[in-house]
Amino acid sequence: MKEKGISEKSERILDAAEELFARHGYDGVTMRQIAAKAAVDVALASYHFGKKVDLFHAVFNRRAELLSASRQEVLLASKEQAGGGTQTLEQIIEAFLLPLKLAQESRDPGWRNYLAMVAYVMASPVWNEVLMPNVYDKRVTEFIDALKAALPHAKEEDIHWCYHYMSGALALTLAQTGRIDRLSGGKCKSSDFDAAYNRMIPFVAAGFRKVCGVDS
Amino acid sequence: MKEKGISEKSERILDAAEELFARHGYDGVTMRQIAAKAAVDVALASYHFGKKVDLFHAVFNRRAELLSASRQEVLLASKEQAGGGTQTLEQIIEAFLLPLKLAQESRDPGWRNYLAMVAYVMASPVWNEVLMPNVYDKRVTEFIDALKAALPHAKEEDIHWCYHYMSGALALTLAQTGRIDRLSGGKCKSSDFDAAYNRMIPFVAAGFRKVCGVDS
DNA sequence: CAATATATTCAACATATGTTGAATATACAA
DNA sequence: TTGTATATTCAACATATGTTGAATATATTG
Repeated sequence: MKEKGISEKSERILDAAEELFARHGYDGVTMRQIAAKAAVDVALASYHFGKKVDLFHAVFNRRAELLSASRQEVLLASKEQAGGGTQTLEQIIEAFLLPLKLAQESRDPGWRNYLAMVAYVMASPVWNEVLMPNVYDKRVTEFIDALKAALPHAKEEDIHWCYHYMSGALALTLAQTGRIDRLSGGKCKSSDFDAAYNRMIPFVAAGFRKVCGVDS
Repeated sequence: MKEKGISEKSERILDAAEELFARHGYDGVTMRQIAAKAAVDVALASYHFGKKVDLFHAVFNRRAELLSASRQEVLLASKEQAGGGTQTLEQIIEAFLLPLKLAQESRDPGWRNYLAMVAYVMASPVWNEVLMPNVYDKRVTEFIDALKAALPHAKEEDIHWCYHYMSGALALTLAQTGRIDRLSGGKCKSSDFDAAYNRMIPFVAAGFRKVCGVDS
């Protein structure tokens, strides 16, 4: 179904769906729960977004372009800052992660929900291949190309596996499961994004260097 | 409801549920789908395992003790091998991961499904706190204690965050989403566990050293 | 064998679900 | 204001879902 024009209620529906999908996944949420959270009739969601699966896509895509644009921007700025020379691994990784951190720290809590939903999609064998290729995989390809430039002697498989590890660490961070709070006895908090990202960059960079060679 | 005695069909139900839960999550699977895959009447699943949520627990717990025992065994053997001295980071991490690798490489494909289901639970804000504490968190605590011994000057938060990254990398590996196959253009395969684990150990060890200090 | 417990199927229930068409309200253009 | 498109609600539908009780088969035991 074609998407109708926006309105205040249609955005409330997206927000509510975003929050619920992020926590319970696609099948764990009903149209009525979404409507209830948005304080809106059930039929309105169908009117605006069509089928449930289309609503899921709409929620996922709403912020995708915005985020992707921000990432490309930061990645380019990072390249320019390096002048003609190659960037360090840390610079590349930071450029990849920074927009996510900024989004998560945004005043709009919708961004946190959205990124938790992205984490759900990343970890799902079903949704992964449906939703990731459209917009996010392009940015990942650029990121991997930058890594190849910084690690010229690395084997491609090594780079891909290391990206896979980073992707997993990132997904679990975005998911905000609260497990680290429990395991650490409260010393660490899932919501402490500064802590998460400040350590993730050196952690991942060191891993890349070890596995892919120390060429940078 | 109390769990009834085992039978061939009751195990077929667990196997079918395992496979479906791993791929579609708890809410993405119906009792009828499970029964159909097990070639069994719907009512039989309820007869053996009670409510749907109890079946989910039964599937999760069936292999949990077995796996946990194997992990403790390997961890102890690794400690003994080190004599009185402290183990290297690589040894500790390998001991933590080896049983998972062996399970995934098992001839029984149920183990792969089970571990994908564990990955689903790990990444879920809802199931995570319900199912992980019972058996897995204890082993994680032991693992973290071994890390503390190997990194005596490390801050506890650093260790917990690094474990969190490793946990994410592991979860995405267990999930077998097929994303790395796509991104690498077929150069890497989600099903190639040797490749995944052989690189994960040095990757994670290097990350730990970088973030937690080089004391080992 | 008979008797009894266990396992399995059959049929049905109450409820929940996604979706739709008609009815009503609201915004907007003439 | 009137007329028209858009937005929103109401009511209902067909279907899917988890669960249960009765009926039947299979195994176990005396």
